[in-house]
Amino acid sequence: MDRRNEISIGTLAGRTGLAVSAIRYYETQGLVAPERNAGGQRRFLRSDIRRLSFVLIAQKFGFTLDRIREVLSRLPQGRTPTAKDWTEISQGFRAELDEQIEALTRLRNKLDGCIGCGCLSLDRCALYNPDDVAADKGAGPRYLMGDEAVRPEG
Amino acid sequence: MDRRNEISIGTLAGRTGLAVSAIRYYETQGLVAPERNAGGQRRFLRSDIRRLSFVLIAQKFGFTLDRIREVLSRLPQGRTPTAKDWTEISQGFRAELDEQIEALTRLRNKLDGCIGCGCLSLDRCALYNPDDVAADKGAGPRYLMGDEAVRPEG
DNA sequence: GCTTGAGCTAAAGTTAGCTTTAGGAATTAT
DNA sequence: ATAATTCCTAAAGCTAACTTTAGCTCAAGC
Repeated sequence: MDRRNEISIGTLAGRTGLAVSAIRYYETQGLVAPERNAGGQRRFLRSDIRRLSFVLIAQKFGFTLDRIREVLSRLPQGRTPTAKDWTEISQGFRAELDEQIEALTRLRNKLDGCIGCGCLSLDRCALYNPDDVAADKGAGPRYLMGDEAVRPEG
Repeated sequence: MDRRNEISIGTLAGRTGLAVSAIRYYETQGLVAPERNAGGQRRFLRSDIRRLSFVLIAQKFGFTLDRIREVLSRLPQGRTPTAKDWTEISQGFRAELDEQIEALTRLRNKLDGCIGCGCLSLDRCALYNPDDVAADKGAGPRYLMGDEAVRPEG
């Protein structure tokens, strides 16, 4: 039975739709910081429901857990976040989103040029000047095509 | 020394900017299918430069290697792809891209509603009716928030 | 008071997309 | 002919974001 302002990991899982294992993982990543009861079990605050919901949404938009942790760190420490706190955080969040959409759109427009000329000469139009949409996930250098690649090669 | 229409993996790597190991990996994923010379070394076609460039670009746009393999499978078998082949494939590609951008934009617009009301009541506005931007990468169910999560909990 | 369900930890497994390592073999350069 | 590159395979390692498993402990219900 969850008391006043404390809920168990199972209840939190039920409310957010997350798996219990995922919540534990989020704790290791610093996304939530539950206390423990006498028996060593985690006790979350009801406001953590909203906190984790925010995490889920941010993920839908493609943010990594690392970035989300940074964003959440802007929430006031020591007190339960208010609606206004969440509004402010969501706005900064939206700004980044806008950038992402714009970068993707710019890149798409460049691709149009390539499709138009039919040569797929991407060293000149699309990606030679990287217009980084999403930061590279894999490691290693990523540049595109040398001269010869440009010429149609029947 | 690369002959007429055959190039070594190192040359291909130099032309695409890919690591040799990445190209070998792409082969295991069915993205290129080089032949072998007498000594067992891979011999690629010059047209593979363009093929792999396409792969790199598609990745920039967020496509998985699996999807890219599907798209490439539409290229004619048995002959070297022409500029026209690449144009056609790029157009279908662009269509998917447009969808992605739109989905992301719709989702952003929904977020605006949440920011506006300040309550972050996402079960009603943003994500309760999933507007799937990018297919989930992790496994497991992902639905958002129950009733109580909606009410401000100062 | 005992059974059952929920929780706990630590470690290993999973997928994607590669890289790194280890130990050879083929090419190329001198 | 020999040294220096380049290439080969197979297997293990890496990051992100989790899940699964194993073995135990806590808490709740009857």
